[in-house]
Amino acid sequence: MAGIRERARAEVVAEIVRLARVQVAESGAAALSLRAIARDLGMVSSAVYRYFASRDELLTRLIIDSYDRLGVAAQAADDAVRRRGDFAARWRAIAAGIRQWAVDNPAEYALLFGTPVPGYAAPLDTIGPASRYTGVLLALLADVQAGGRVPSDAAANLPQQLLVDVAALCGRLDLAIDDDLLAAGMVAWANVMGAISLELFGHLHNVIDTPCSLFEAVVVEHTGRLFPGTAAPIS
Amino acid sequence: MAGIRERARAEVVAEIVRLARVQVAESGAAALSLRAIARDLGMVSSAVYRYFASRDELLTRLIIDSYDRLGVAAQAADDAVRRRGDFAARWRAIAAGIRQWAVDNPAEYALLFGTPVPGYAAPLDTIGPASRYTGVLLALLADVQAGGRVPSDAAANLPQQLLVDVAALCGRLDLAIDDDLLAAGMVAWANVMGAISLELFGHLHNVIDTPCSLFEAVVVEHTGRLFPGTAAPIS
DNA sequence: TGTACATCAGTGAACGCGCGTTCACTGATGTAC
DNA sequence: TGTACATCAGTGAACGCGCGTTCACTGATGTAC
Repeated sequence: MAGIRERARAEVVAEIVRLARVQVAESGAAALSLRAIARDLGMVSSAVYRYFASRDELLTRLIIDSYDRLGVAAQAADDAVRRRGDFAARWRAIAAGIRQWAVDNPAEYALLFGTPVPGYAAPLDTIGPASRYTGVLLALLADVQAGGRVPSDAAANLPQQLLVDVAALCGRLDLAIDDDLLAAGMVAWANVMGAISLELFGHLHNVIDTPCSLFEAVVVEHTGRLFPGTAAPIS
Repeated sequence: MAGIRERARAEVVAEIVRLARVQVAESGAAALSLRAIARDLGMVSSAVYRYFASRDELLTRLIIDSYDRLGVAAQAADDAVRRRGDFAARWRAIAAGIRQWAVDNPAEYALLFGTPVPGYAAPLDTIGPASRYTGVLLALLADVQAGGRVPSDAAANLPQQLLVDVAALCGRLDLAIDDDLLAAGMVAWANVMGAISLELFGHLHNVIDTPCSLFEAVVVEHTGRLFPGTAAPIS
């Protein structure tokens, strides 16, 4: 029965994280306050230190959790596509899944992809979780590769240096993906994240009435490049 | 001689803004503090209120200034291209100019394009300056249009809704630019800003060794689309 | 099964800090006659 | 040209706030014999 105290502890930790996430959602990560959490929790402020050694440690936990949730959302979006061989559909689904998560959790998105929180340096623990959602995209590219893709002219116009960098990355992560495909995927990924950031950070206000249409344009644009032959316009 | 007091005043205002910008560069916008500025200025904290009614007013001023400086940088990059008819070159120059400004002034870039500062709502005064740098891009598109462009298939794959939104924007701003060209330009703009944000906010660390190569890939990608026939790969 | 001890969650007070903003004030600088 | 008055920059003290973090403590909960 060693578990009873442990379980209580886990519950409190979970509650702290939950309240912290609410606070981030309402006031932004910079305003995250251990004292406020203690108040919400009905505890005295120092009690929180039984569970987190510092504000930064809690912040790290939030970041890791958010990366995880984003990763789960991306994975779920991919998994929901029945025809696994329809790479274009999977690409669209993953991209849309990432955007939907961002729209549903704007403050968490900002925590991950917005201005770094002043005075906070992300520890190494965040690297693993951070690569979870990109892993979903890499898995897709690996499937494309394994499906015996026809080398296209995708890389024709890419800067030499990018191909060099991509080759290095390929080696580091031990990926079985052609350089040109990975490079094209990288550009696609960057563009997708960029469109989401513009939308969420308010830079499409008074510019585009339905921000998701810009997002779709970006996604479609890359569908043809990444999966030649399978591209089809979205309604 | 009504000017002597006014000039002194203008100088102090300029000094406050300068110190504020330094502070933003060093600690981020969220940490902007009137008291700290007063200290740097060798004044008592309340004295700053002779010049700015509140912290938010100073923040607004900083944002407006930064947008202005970005606009100037973009304009200068465009102006530096001798052959005005080489639209592709101008596009590359403007994009590179925006990125260079961002790289040189990361905190200011974050101020404009990062997470909105918590508790701060951008007043209407920022809308005008905000459109300055985009105006440079719009002017380029207008030149393309005036140059008698050949309607291309640029819009072939664009979502219907985006063309609708773009048409609305065209009407609002009274632009003489074809919908499909403007839409393609918008996507290009979004992608460029996205690539810059990813780079500056650290999401290319451990991914791409030379972030500017990804940026170049994005720029080149759109060169062909926006200016068919003139596209040429960058070294 | 019962007792002695160790663990640990939560308390309450305190330290030291910085912040935005207000307000009555002192002098110096300008302006009007 | 000289004087009376208005303007306004900067002072100093204060208000009220919230924050992260430490520390000695009290009890309740678990563990070992």
